[in-house]
Amino acid sequence: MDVSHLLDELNDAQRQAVTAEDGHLLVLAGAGSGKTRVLVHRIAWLIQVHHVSPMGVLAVTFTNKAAGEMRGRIGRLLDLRPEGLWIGTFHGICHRLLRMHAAEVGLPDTFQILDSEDQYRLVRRVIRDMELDEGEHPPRQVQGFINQHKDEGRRPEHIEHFDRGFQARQVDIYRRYQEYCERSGLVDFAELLLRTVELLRDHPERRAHYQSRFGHILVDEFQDTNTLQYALVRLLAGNANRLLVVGDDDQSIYGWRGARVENVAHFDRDFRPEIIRLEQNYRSTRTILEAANRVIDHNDDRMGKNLWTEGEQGEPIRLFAAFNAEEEAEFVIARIQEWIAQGGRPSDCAVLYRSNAQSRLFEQVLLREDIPYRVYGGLRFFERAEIKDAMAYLRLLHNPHDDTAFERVINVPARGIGERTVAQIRAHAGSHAQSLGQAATELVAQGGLSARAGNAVRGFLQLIDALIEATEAASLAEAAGAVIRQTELVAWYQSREPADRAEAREENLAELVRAADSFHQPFEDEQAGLSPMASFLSQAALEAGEHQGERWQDCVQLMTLHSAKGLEFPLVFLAGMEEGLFPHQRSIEEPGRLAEERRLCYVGMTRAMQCLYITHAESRQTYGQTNFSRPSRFVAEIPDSLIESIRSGFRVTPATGRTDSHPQGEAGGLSLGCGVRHARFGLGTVVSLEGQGPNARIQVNFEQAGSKWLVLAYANLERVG
DNA sequence: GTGCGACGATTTTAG
DNA sequence: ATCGTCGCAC
Repeated sequence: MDVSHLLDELNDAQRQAVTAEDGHLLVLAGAGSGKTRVLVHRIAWLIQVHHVSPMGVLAVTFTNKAAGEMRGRIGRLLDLRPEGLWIGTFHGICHRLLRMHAAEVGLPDTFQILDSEDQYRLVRRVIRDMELDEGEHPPRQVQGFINQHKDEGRRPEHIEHFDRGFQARQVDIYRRYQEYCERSGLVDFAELLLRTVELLRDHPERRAHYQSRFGHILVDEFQDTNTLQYALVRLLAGNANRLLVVGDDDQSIYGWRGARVENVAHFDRDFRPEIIRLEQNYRSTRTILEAANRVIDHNDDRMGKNLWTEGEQGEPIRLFAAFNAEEEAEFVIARIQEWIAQGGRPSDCAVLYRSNAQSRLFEQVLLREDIPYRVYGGLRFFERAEIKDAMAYLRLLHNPHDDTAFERVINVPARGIGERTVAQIRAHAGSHAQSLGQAATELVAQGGLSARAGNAVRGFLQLIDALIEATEAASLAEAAGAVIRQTELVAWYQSREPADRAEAREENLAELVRAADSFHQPFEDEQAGLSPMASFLSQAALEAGEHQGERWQDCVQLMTLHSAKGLEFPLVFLAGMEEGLFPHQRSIEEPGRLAEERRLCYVGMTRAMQCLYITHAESRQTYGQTNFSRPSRFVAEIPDSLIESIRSGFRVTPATGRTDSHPQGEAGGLSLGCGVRHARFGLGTVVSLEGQGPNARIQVNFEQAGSKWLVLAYANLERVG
């Protein structure tokens, strides 16, 4: 067979990775160096040249999008849909394994997946049940505690605690939460991984089976793996099979959610792979690449890698110092308008920022200028309240003992069932080892509730019964439609929300019916004996639905730097490049976190193909307060020769952030972080600046006297250090 | 049991 | 500023 098409378009390093014969491989793939291409061609090579059965190949990614893209590209390359090939996210693959082996790890066949919000509500429920103080144990924080430990593979009994108070209680909550999940057959995201690790760890015959089945395992974005994910990879990797992991330590930006870059080094230590570096970049101009390289060069402990390109020098990086955040937004949108006027597409433009709150000003200007845009992030389809409400009803139809769903909708729409009544039902369920549904039925039958509450609860139970009956033989879409109609959810939103909000919810519910209608049960789910409804519910949790049916074909793209990873755009704006914002204030103190911010900057810069603008504002409103800040240190890390400064009106700003560029007279040359001396309070540090001219005030944290607000004009501060 | 106003926190986020 | 949760008044 002619397989030249698998190698023709590859460079030497890529080809080396695709055709490697023996042993494990570690591919260090720089930004834009064609790593997906390597993965895809490698799989095709294995199948077509080595005649590896697709059943023997496992490819793991982090996002459904990446998995989908890989599957599509392999299909096109092989010109067929490779049956039996396992491509999926860590969670998707674990879900599949658990469905097949539920009994062996003590899960019911009907186990349900908890998404983050479900988990949050459940944690809060447990804390309340334990009558603990939610101030001392904020549900969010406890949820983080549980997930962190699970991500490290720790069950409650593995956690050391050093007191009989707070720490012991945290572990207690985790234990109670887990007991609840076990009883109700609920599995959170981390649990999907942990259970699978335990399945493979504790069942040698299962381990042996999958080790021999998957002769080839490929892992994408390896620098983002956490402890549990690496453990899973190691368990699946027997002696006979071959691992190919692709990663870039310079693009590790998820340390804060448990990712361990060290896994790349551990992999090297544990598997002694051949190391291949992909350093030729096919995306950006020489200027952009050089600038990004110089910035990331300020980090220590890199595995070492230097991206190069055969591409053009390109245009200089444009730096714009805006007077305030509004002017920054005006500037960015004006450049986008120019781009469009010259025939460019809006979708080629991306505005990247550090935190979501920054999107607002850009949206305002885009809206005013009537330019289509799309903001990434925010709630995804299956995370929206109305969708979760409707889905909770579907869950109840599927399994009337689903307590999480029961609690969510027993009083949605409001039907006069309050916290007291629910508590009674909960108590009854607890003492009779029943589900909430059973307990409610019994209480109503026994007249165990007040007349009013009893009637209300009866009404709810009758609604569920009626829905079950009405949807017995119905399709998914019909069931969803029946739920939306009979629960009168739309009227409920209309009665308590502004018309536009309610309308949006109504549209989303209609979209849910369409989503249910076009849902095709995956073949594996059918094989595993899942009902279409069970598949649909799992999929909704696992793939929260990256913007179901939204038209974003030709829109300006607004997103955080984190969500930009993996994407590329001809025209990129890095906005809000200010100390305190980026690097974020909370990351500045710790060297490790600062290095991660720098990698984030590197990720942002390397998104740009042709044109990169960097903008910062001298003042902006944060939490309703005006703050002044200096340009990000990362700007100063770019060589001057690659930068062209843009003048704003009559003001000329320095080429880089090295020089303080505050409006001199007004802030008196003082900026955040400056050391100052006050005649009475002594030495201190400027922590905040507010207002202008004679009204300008300054907040100083004095070493002795503590934090003070001073009117700049009278404070008579002397700058020191 | 429901609904409004006060109060406090507020980086990044896929599955 | 803005959003979500809590407490108190109907």
